[in-house]
Amino acid sequence: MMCYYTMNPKGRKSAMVPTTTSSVRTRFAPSPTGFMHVGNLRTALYEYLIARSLGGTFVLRIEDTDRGRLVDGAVDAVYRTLARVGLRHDEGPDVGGDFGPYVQSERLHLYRPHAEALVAAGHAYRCFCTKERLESLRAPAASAGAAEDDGSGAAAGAFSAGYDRHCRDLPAEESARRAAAGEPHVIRQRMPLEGTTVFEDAVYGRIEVDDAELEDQVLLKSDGFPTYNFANVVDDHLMRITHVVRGSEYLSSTPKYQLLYEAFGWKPPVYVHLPVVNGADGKKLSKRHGAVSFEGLVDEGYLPEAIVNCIALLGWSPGGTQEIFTLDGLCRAFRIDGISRSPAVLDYDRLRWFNGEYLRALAPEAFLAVASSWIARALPGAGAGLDLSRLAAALQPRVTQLSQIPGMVSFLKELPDYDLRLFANEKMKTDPALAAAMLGLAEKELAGLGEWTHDALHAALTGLAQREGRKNGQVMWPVRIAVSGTEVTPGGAIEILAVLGRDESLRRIGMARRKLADAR
RNA sequence: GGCCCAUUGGUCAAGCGGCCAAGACGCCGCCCUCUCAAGGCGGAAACGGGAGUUCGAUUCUCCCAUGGGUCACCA
Repeated sequence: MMCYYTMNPKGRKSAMVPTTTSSVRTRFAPSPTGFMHVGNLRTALYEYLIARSLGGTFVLRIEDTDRGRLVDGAVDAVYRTLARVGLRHDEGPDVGGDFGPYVQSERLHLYRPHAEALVAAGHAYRCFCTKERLESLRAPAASAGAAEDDGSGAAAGAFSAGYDRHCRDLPAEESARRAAAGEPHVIRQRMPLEGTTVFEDAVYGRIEVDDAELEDQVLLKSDGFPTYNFANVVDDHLMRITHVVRGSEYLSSTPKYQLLYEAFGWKPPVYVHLPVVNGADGKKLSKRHGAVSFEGLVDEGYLPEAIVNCIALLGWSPGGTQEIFTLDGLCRAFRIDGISRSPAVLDYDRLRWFNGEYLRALAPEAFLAVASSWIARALPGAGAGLDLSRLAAALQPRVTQLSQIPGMVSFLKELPDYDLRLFANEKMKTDPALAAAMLGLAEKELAGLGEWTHDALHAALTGLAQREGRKNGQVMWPVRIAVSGTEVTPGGAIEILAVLGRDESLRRIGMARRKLADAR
């Protein structure tokens, strides 16, 4: 298999990106601790796109090593979301594959031997420190910053340097003896005390850190479960992952990964760190910015396709001016060097625009299918006798978020108690007096109408305007107000008459006439 | 606080030493029009600051400022 390297052009100090076309493997490795955040979804999307754009394989792995944070149903949400947006994984817990199992809790037997191998090689050691002792190490800093909540700037107080490497130099025999005696312990990585560790990121370029900065991190917890950092390295290697794609919050722990790969003598993967997605205030995207889970967004009336399109362009650019991309289109256009390094903000206005584009691109039947449940919310009882497809047609070009629908159609169910001043409109050149006159004529005209169809209604009303020497608007406006009681409606007078049907339309026009007459 | 990263219009962003600094969302105006949308046309709106390097910096280097990330037996 051929493997060549490209110098990426963004001035990123020679990020080496292997571009083999046959062996690329990426994985999405969520931990089932809740709903699927759009940030995670975007990570999954990029992992998928990198694999697909390079002819590679996309793997799903569940990282459930924190048994304290497991949330029921979280794994299902992952499956549902991936399926709903079309990110099909080639290997995973549900579809199998040659490198399983794909759930970390089923791989427990793998981690201890790897950790012990590191101990034997001197790259790791057993630590028998109690939780209490570790906490006491942190105590001074903790008390200083304890009162601080999330916002309002940096917590006062210094941060401790972390673990003091108390057990780092325990004699090997003592360590082995205490472990054999069943004394609880963790296994820690033995970091170099001096020197620098360097790694290459495909997005951020070359990054260098002092080894002295690195803590002797825990690899294997006392409960026998691996930590995320350790399991990740072991599994990524065993699963032949070539591109480790994840949020940039992992950038600062990547040197530890690098050292782990080196300790094992394994070839490090290509690191692809992604800029984070923030809310409008530049802070981490959270509920107070609006829905942030994929399913929450769907519940608010956004189409999965629109969500994917929108977030694909958050932190990545195809370079050209195209905005609308299908998943396949993204696979074709995606390039790692189009990923940017600065954080992006999810703009709901923009999401809404994408959504409108997708909504309008839908076939009329497809739009009716997605809109009907929203219509039903405002018009229970299937909108009794209303022409739903006609209504949907009026809605389609006007809706950018499905949740807008109930508010737009509620007047159909019940005529609002409107103000007669609505009949006055300067631009339409109408006022209550003219409206009363036109409504009288329109009522007669419509009552005698043979067929209650869009075309017939249109012919009748425009004919009326012509005969009376009026502008169309001088007839249409009063009629529309009369049958809707609403200043702004989806569709004009004709559409609403058609949707409402003859009886209800005439009833409403009659009511308007009486209202107008009473007011005189 | 240490370390790491970032900084082009309000937002997403192109830009790879020489441009009157693309495009999109949003906003404003006009057209179309039976309201509102959709559509068409047009407009306002940006290189955080300071030193260098260079004939020439949005682009390269350094410093500062600001923002973010990270310092767990969480991922």
